[in-house]
Amino acid sequence: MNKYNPQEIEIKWQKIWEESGMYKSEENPDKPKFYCLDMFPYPSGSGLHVGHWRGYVLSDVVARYQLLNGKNILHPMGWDAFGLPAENAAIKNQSHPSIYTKEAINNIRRQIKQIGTMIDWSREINTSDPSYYKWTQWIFLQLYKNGLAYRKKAPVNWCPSCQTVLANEQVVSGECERCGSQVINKDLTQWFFKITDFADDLLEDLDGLDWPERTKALQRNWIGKSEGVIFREKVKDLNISFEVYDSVPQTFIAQTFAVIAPDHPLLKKLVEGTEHEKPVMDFVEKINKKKLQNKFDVDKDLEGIFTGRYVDNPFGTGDLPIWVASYVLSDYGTGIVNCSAHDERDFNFAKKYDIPLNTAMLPKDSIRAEKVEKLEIYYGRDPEGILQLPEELKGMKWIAAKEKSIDYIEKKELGYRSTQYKIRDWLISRQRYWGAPIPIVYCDKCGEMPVLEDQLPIELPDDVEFKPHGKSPLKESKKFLYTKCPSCGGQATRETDTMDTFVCSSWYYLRYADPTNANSFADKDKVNYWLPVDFYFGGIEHAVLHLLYARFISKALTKLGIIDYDDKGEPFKRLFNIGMIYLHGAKMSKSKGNVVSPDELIEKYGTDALRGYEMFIGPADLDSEWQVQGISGVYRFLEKVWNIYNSELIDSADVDPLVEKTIKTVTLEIESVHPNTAISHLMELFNHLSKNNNLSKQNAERIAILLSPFFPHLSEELWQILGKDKSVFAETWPAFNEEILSEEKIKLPIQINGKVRDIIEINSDMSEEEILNLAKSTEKIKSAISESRVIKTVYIPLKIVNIVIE
RNA sequence: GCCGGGGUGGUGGAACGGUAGACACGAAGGACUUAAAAUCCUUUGAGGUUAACCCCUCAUGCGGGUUCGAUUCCCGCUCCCGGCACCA
Repeated sequence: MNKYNPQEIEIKWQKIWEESGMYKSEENPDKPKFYCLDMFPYPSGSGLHVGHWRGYVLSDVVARYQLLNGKNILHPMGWDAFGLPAENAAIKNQSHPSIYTKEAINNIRRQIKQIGTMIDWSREINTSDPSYYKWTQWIFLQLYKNGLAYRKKAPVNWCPSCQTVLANEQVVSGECERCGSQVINKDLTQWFFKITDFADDLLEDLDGLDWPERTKALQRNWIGKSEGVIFREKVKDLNISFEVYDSVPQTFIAQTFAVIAPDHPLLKKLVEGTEHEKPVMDFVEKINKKKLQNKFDVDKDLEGIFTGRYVDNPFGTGDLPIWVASYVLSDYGTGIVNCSAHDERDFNFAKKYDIPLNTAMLPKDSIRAEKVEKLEIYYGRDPEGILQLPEELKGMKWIAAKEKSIDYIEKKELGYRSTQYKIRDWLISRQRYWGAPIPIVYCDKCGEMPVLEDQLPIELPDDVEFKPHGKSPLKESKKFLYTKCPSCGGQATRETDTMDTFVCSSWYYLRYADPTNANSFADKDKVNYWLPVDFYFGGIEHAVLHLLYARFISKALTKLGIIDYDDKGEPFKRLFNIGMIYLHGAKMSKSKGNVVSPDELIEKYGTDALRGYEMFIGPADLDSEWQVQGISGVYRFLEKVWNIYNSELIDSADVDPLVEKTIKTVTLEIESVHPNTAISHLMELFNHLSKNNNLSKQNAERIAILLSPFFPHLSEELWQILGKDKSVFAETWPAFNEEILSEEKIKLPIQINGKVRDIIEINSDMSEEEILNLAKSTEKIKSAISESRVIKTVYIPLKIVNIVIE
C-alpha cells in the first residue's frame, strides 16, 4: 500500500491550484458573496511563527467551507508595509526600508503560500506602494476638505526612542506600543483626524455587530461616554464665567468647592495681579513639569493650592472657593470641577487642605450614616444611597435619581444636560520617513493648501537620511521639500510629516475589492458587491487601534458619500479574535526566543497535519499552550484516514448513523467556529471506521468533502483516489440524513437520586411507559430500589431517567 | 478601583441544566522485532472494596442557593490573565 506522503501531495496540489486559477475571485451578481478577511500582516523580517498561522488556517477553513456551500468567495492577502519596525530594522542592517520590506514580504508570502490557503494572490496589495498610498493620500484630502482632518497645537505623546509623536491608542500604560520606551508629553502642532465627531456612532453601532463581547467592551470603554450636566457659573468679583461638567449631578447640592486644572487657560486670569499669583503659578509650573515628564502619580501627588477666588453662590448655598488641584484634567469636560464629599478624590483633597464639606446622600445603615454625616468616612456611588437634599429629591435612591436630578437642574436653570467622551481626536502625524507623506503644502501667501488630486501620489524621496533625529527626515530632501503653491504658483514647502501607518490599514479592505484601479481607490460597484466584510479574523490587540480607526474611516467615507455599501458604514459584520499561542507560558516572540517555526514542522509532518493541529490545539478564541508532541496525534489521524481510503471500500448501501451524526456536528461546529471539537469528532469517526472496517464508497465521498476545509491537500488526493477528475472544492457540502439519526438506538442513562446507576438501550419510538418499565426492570436498578420507597420518577424524553428514592 | 476573560486528570482540552474527563498528548504494560523506531492492543482522576468481575465514595478554585439532577443558572468570596485607570 502507498504510504501517506504529505509533502509530495501538498506540493502537487498547491501547484494545480495555482495553475488552474480556481481561487480567483470575480464579481458575480447571481451568487451570494462571502468576503473572508484576515488582518493583513506587518512584513517583519523574522517571518511567521505557528501563532501567526492559526488565524490564517482558521479563515481558510471558513472560506473553503463557504465555498463548498455555494458562496462566491473573496479571500485576499496583502501587506501592512509602512511603519517604524521596517525603518528601525533597515537602520540596524544599513539597508533601506523598501529593500528590507520587500525581502520580508517575499519570505512571508512564501510561508503563507505553504499553508495552502485559497487566497486570491492576484489581489495582493502593499501599502507602501505608490499606487496604494496615492489613495491613502486621496482619502486624507477628502477628510481635509470636509473638516475631518485638521492641524492644531496640542500636548501630545512623544516617544524619545522612536523620535516621533504617537496617538493615544498607541501609548500603553505610559509606554510606546512599539518599543516600550516611556512616553513624554510635548506641546506640538500636529495633524489630527476628527474621530470624536463619530464618537456616538462608533459607540451606538457596536450593538449591531456580531463581534466578541470583550472587543466591543474594549471599544466602549475607550470611547468612554458619560452623561451629566454642565453648570454655568460666575467668578465672584471678576467678569469671568465658566462652565463645569458633572457626571454625578445627584449630589450637586453638597458641592462646597471647585477645582481647576493646573494647565487650564483661565487660571492665569483668576490670579493675575493678586497676592496668589506667584504661589499659584509656581505650583502650576511644578505640577506641569511632572506631568510633561510623565512622572505624575495621581494618588501620591494629590496636591493643590487656593486661588483666592470664589464661584459666586451657584446653588444658593454659598460661594465655593476655587482651588488648583493636581488631579484635574484640562482636556476632559471643561477642566473645572465642582466638588463634594461624595467623590473619593474630592473628599481626600478636602481633608488634606481642611476645606469644608457637605453631604447630600446617606447610607441606609444608620451607624454608617452617622459617620458619613460627621464626615468621618468617605461615602459615594452606593446604588442604595438615599438622597437627603434638595427637598424635591429627598428619599430617592442615588442610582435612580440621576435623570430626576438633571431635570431638576435644568428646571432651576442652573445648568444643562451634556454628554462627554474620553476618546480624543486621532493624531496621525509622524516625524518619520517610512510612511505616506501628508499631501499638504505651505505657502507664505496662501497658507496651508491641500495638494491637487491630480498630483497624487506625493512620492517618498530617496535622498534622505531616514535615521530619526527628532525632525521629519523629509525636511532634508530639497527636491521633496520645495514645491509650487497649488493656488498661486509661488514658492511653497511641503508638509514633511508622514501619516501613521494605521491610516494605511484603515481602508485596505476596500482596496481588495478593486486592487489595481488607477482612477479611483476602488470602483463603487465592486465595493458594493464585496463589502462589508462577512468574516474578519485577527488578534484582540487591535481592539482599540486598527478596528476603531477602520470603523471611523469607513463611517467618514460613508458620510461623505464616497462609499455607500452600508448605511452605517460598518466595514466588518462579524469579527473573530484568534487566541494567541504560548510556549512555556509566554506569548511567542523572537526576542523571548520561544518561537516555533512552521517551516520545520511542515518538513516533518506536512502542512495538513500542522493545519489540523493549529485547529485542534484548543478553542480558537482562547490562548493556547503549544505542545511540542501535539502535532503527532493529528499526523497519526491523517495516516489513518489515508490508509482507510487506500484500502478496499465496501460497496454497500448500508447506512452508518455515526457518519450522519458527524456531518451534522462538524457542520455546526464550523458555523460556530469550534474547529477543535470538529477535528475531534472527525477523529472519533475514523476510529470507528477503522475498527469496524465499514466505510462505504458513498460515505467515502461525503467524508472526503467533510475533511476538505481542514485538510485541503489530503482531501483533493482522496478525491482523486475515489476516481474523480475535478477538484473536491467544486463539490457541494454534504447533507446529513436526519431519519437515520432518529432511527438509531439511544443509550439512556438511569439515575437514582441524580447518580447514574445503569444505562439501557431504547428506540426513539418507545412510549414513556415502556421506557420506565424497562428502566425499573434491570438488575442493577431493581436491587438499588428494592429496599426503598420511590418518591418520584423524572423522565426527560430520550435524555435521562431519574428515580428519586427515600 | 472599574470593565472583560478564565480556574476541570500528569498535559492540551470535552460536556443544549442530564453518563464529568470526549478527542489528543504523555506515561505504564503487552504484541511484533535479534534490537530499536514505527505500528497495533490494553490500562491510565483520586480513594475504597474484591481472589476477580462488580460495586461504592469523593472530585470541575472556595462557600452557599435554586433543581429530581449544577462544570453549566443565581448570590457571596478567592486566585490568574488582559484592558482601562486623576475621565469629576
